Amino acid sequence: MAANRPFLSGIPELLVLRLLQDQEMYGYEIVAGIAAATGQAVSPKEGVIYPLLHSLEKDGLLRAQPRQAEGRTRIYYTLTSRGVRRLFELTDHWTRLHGAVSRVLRDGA
Amino acid sequence: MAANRPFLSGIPELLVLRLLQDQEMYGYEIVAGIAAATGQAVSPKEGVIYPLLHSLEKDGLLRAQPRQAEGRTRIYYTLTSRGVRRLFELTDHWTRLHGAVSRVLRDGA
DNA sequence: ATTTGATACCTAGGAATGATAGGTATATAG
DNA sequence: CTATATACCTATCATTCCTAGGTATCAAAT
Repeated sequence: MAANRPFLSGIPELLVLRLLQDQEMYGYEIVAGIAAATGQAVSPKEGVIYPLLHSLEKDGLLRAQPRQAEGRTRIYYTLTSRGVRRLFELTDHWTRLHGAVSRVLRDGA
Repeated sequence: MAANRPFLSGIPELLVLRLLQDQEMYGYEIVAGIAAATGQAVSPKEGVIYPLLHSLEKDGLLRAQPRQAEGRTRIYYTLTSRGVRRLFELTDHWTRLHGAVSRVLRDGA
């Protein structure tokens, strides 16, 4: 159903969308970008990111543009408007989730 | 391996351990307790919690004590010392994860 | 020249987690 | 006496991610 995202595992998805909000990026760059941006706290490898990019593109959240750059064939991704909307939803979900969990950790039940 | 907990899906596990830090509880109570404590933001059902309790007990993180109370047969769970240690580890992991993700969401890469 | 390492893409297979959807039994309330 | 709440349980499935590869090109080092 893909509509159920009850506990937000989907941190790789969220971070991919967030990185692409600021600038177009290609897969290999995203892999390194997430690790760098999170100080290695989150570091999904290519085996996670590439399939994720494909599925996000299939769902119409990303647009893929193969291009030559620096003698390399790269596939640049950008957010579609649906991708932006999804980013907002996931960010919201993350905020509420993090608030609830952190409060329980601090104060108990 | 059970040692890999890269993105912390395991929020139900974390919350179960945290609730049991304050007081012994039984399964049915934990199900309701998590939903209440998180204001329904996280609400894993019995199909999640019971198998989780069994596996945590098997791993020596919880101790189970069947007992009669109010004309009911209940299985009360308490944290073992290993359970306490695990709670600290997961809490720490959660803190670092949440910090990294929130910062990226706010500031970008 | 050729081997190595970095870049850049990819997939297959499996483990772990949780969601769905049941089932059993007893006590209490209507 | 029947329905609801309590209290336990499991099987099956989908999703997500990890591991562990594989291919090809380019630059740098031997």
